Amino acid sequence: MCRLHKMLVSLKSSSHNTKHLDQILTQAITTGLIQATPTWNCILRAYAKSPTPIKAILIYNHFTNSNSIHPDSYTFPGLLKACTCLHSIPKGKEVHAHVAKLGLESDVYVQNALVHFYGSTDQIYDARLVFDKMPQRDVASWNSILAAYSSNSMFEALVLFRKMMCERIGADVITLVIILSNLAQVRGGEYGSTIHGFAIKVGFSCILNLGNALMGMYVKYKKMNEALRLFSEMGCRRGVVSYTILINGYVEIGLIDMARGIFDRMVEKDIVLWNSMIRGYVEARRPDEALLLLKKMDNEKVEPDETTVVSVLAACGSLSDLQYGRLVHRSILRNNLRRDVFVGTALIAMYSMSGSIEEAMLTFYKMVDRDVFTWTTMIEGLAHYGYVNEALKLFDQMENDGFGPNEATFVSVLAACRQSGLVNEGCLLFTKMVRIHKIQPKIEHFGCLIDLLSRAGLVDQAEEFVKIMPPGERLVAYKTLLSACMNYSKIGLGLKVADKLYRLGSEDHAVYILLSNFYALAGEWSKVAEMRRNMKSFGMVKEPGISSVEVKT
DNA sequence: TTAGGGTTAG
Repeated sequence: MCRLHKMLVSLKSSSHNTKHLDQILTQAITTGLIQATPTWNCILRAYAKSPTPIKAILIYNHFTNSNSIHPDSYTFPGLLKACTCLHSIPKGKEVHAHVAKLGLESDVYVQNALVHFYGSTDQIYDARLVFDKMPQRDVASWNSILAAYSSNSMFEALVLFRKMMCERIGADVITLVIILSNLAQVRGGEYGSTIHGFAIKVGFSCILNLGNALMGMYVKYKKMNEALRLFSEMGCRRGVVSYTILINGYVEIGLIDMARGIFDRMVEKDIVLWNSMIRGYVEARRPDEALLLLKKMDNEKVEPDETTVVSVLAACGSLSDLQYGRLVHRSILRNNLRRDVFVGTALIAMYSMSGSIEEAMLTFYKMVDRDVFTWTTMIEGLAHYGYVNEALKLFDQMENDGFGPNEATFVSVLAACRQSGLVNEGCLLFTKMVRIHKIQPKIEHFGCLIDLLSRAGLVDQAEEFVKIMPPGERLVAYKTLLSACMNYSKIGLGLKVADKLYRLGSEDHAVYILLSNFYALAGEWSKVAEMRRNMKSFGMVKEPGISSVEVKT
């Protein structure tokens, strides 16, 4: 009994792996101590924070169904945390009903947890409803509702923050971290300086977490000088998180070697720092250096995690290195890494990019959890290999399985239609995207559709789509349309399009060559001469085309 | 007991 008590006490201070928690649970059941609600709460809370929060819910279900334990106000914060981690909206609502049944509406901890649950599952309206009905609120209540708004609507969050100041609630470090972490949604950056000033005034600026949040804010605004100044001011207080933020900032602005310099100076590197640097090389299109860094990581006996392998697989894909990719796949299985949605999707992308659509499909069908990214990656892979009908079938299956396609999914299927000249299917998909899925078409969607219609000779229909495009993005569309007018000898429309294209004032030599060729076809020789003069006056020289083939021996 | 914080896929 005493040993179990010690174990329960230790649960409060640190997070535990599932195996350790399972042992504690078994012991609590065999000793009968589980019947005591505080013991039960303690175990439930530990599971909620563990890698398997589902067990917290299973324990709750089991004991409440058997009516052997009576939950109290200490039960629900942990339970709601598990619902939040699992993004389980129905379970969270069921728990809310249980809270109401027990009459815990005035418990500030339980109500805060409900606000947090609704806010973290994108149910802002419900979060606000709970918040507004609370008889008492503390700073955590305000922070929870602030966090709910800040990830969606920073403007609303700033209104609330102002209200918090007016009502003299008193912001704490967490309040400022919440505001800072999403502030970059607001253009300008004036608020950032104000909050920085406020943090100095109230004496929070020496707190490491706040320093990091301020650095993160400056990095997001691409104010690297400010971030660097803060980093220097933090002196010995700065930690590995501060280094990671700085590295990410340099990666973001394309100074990868600068990032590497900082990375090499850091003595105590953790896995996130390694991952940031490896990702940086992938982003900088230097995948071979990402793989070299993985080797260095291995030499230094640092175990890669799921995030590492996702980046490494992206590097393999961009190098079309199927052998290395397969090696990474085997190491994922061997090292028992979680085969989650990220890892599975990265494997599909790697196999598709490296020439093995079969292994990509095998991975796709073996996956237990898939999301919109997984489906999109597989659809894109199939379309890329010319399996257009299979790609479109998979798109239907995706919708039937209840996954809402996004912008990228529509780019993939529209590109597939373009590739096979499927005019009706392409038009239907475009309409579906706008009318049913309420997705605002972007230049990529218009590009696919206009190309599809143009290649089929339906230039008048294509022109209708160009008309609804934003004026600043029409250059490529006019080029496509004019080429089609040439191919199908649609001189009348071609003259109109050529005039619009010319008025855009592009300095791209391809535009003037196209215009010159079209006017020659139309017999407008004075215009041909004008285009040639333009090309000369801009000093345009056609760059020789280069193509290469990689031969594997 | 509650809130926030550096890395990951199209």
